[in-house]
Amino acid sequence: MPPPRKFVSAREVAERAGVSRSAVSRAFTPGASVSEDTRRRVLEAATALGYHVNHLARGLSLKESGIVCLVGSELGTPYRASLVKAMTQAAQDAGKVAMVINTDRSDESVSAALRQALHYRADASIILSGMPDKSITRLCLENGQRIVLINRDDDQDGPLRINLRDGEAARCALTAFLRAGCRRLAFANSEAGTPSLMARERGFLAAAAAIGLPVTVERFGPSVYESGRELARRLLTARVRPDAVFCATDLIACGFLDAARHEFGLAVPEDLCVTGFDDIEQASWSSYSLTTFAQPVAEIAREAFAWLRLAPEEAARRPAAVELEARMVWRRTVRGRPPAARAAARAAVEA
Amino acid sequence: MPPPRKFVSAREVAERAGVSRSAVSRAFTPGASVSEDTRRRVLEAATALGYHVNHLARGLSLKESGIVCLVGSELGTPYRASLVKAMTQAAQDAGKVAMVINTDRSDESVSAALRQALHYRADASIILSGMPDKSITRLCLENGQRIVLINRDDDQDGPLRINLRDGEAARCALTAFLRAGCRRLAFANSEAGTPSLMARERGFLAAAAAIGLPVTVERFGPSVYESGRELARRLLTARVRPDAVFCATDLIACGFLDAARHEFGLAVPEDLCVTGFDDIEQASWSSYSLTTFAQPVAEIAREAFAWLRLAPEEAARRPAAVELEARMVWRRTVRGRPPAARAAARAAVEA
DNA sequence: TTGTAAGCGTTATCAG
DNA sequence: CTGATAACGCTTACAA
Repeated sequence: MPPPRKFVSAREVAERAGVSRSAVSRAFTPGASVSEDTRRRVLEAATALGYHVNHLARGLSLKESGIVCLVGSELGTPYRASLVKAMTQAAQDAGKVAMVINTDRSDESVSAALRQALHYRADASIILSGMPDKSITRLCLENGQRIVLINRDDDQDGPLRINLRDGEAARCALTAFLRAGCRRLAFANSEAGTPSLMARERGFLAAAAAIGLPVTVERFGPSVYESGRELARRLLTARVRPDAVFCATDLIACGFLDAARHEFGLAVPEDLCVTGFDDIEQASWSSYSLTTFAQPVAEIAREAFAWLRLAPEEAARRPAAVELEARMVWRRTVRGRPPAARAAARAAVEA
Repeated sequence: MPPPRKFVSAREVAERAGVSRSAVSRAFTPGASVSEDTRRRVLEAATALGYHVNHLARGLSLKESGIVCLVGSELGTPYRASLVKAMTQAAQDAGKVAMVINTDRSDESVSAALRQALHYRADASIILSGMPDKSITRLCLENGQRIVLINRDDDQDGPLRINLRDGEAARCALTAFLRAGCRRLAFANSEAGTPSLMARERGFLAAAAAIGLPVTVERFGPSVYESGRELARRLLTARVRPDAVFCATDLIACGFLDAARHEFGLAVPEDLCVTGFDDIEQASWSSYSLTTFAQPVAEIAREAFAWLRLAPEEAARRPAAVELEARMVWRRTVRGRPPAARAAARAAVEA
């Protein structure tokens, strides 16, 4: 059953190069002291034999496996896929390699994934969705495994928490709606109830409440396109039809937009203003031209790996949470202009 | 620099459980002979201590690491992302774990990825894009690493090759166009020149040639949405405007559709019939309702892992290539009805 | 700079 | 069923 495999090992390389095993090891270790001559001889023998350092064995001696675990659900979804791509790329750039583990919505499956990370002695785990059990998190931490939580809004410390300022984005959306003359506000959310989704909802409600405006909130299904359509059906047949809706994600917004236009014959942004969140690629497609808030995916990946690169004590000394801005991307589903464009227009008039 | 990590090892578990190290090992080995009593004692001690079998070490003794490498480029793209998702899931279902490696378009980067797979003693590598160097492929094979090539259309054997019947799909598209009354055919392709893209193009041209119809082919840029828009601009301003275009991928088709409608004011399918390829999720969104051909992603993953599950000699005995059908998905960018619907309609009339 | 030897955590073999 | 012991392939003091 176990397939017969015969990898060439350092010993064979050593023999062929006429040196000792350690010399071979050193030849492949960046800062080691080897004479240029032996290094060359070793490298020659190695390529001739097709030798590749066994990272499994190396991870055994060293205390680093070079593996970073990416765990999350709905990895086929545009936003998640872009995150996976950015993370795997960042891992490679950091000289590591990413192991990706799919989870379903259950927190149990997240714990199972973390257990897998432990099995492979991953140097770190990056969690894109769900919440691991406290106990398994502690176990990882105790074993020297670093943990990064993306948009998880957790309060335990030890892990690095990277979050977006969802509330600020919500306020921003509200301002844009107001300036567009909208007053009948709605928030279209899924029933997933993840921290960031809820933060957006709360932020929007709070901002509206601050100026005494009510918000109709509707929640339905998972965070997918179809839910957006259904949410549109519910919201747009209500007795008082909203004239501005903040969709919790772009996927929802796309579905909402399609239903609003094709099923209700509404013109956006004339009859209705809409914003999304994430800035997935499709948001920029001309059928949508969705005004939305960008997940700073590259920046998230950069922050995560910058922290991972730090020595453990150093990392422990740093604040364990970083907050990033979700920049508003103005396109064409909200009437009016972005502040910058307004400033430019004003300048033009004055000139 | 190397972070101080102290994982609990089998020895500590053994001590606590009052058994030998080998007993611990056996307790975690499915078919091993251990008394129910010791197994329970071991398991208890293990959970109490937070012990997790070290798969790095296990991979060292066994000749299997349990790692499957997924290598490909543009992993954030809808089709690729769905493939990654399906593959990582299939890996987990098969009791393995997926390591994903990003490549750019260069074949050199694919070889580098394969080298990485070698480093980690991956049991198999699944290649989603690009072509590895023959020599590195041979090296992997010699080292007992199985290789699966997805839509790569290669002729070397050793790897399992999973391909779609692109030509058949192309013929299918042509038939649909013809039945819709279209005669001015075009093929919109990217400049990527990947095997499957070219196979679709060749297939379409061949089918058209067989009945004496010319096809305008235009190629531009990478296989992305924007390229589709540009291809539309080129094709739709031509002296004789096509009335049917086969886009090499759905992404291209979406761009093409958007430009055709929003920039040229064309009605689809009335003025123009369009088909895509892949059946990405967006193809089903109502702004597109794209008639297309589905990549049988789940089936591809299933085939890949079914083959990987086979013992090496068994796998060697099997045909090393499997061809899958890209089923046509009828939506609304081609006039007319699918064969099944026509048959049903005929039956209704007769009744 | 180089080689020798010990150790990393498993599993497989072989006695008992 | 159980326990010692020898690999597995690497890194890294330690000594030369």
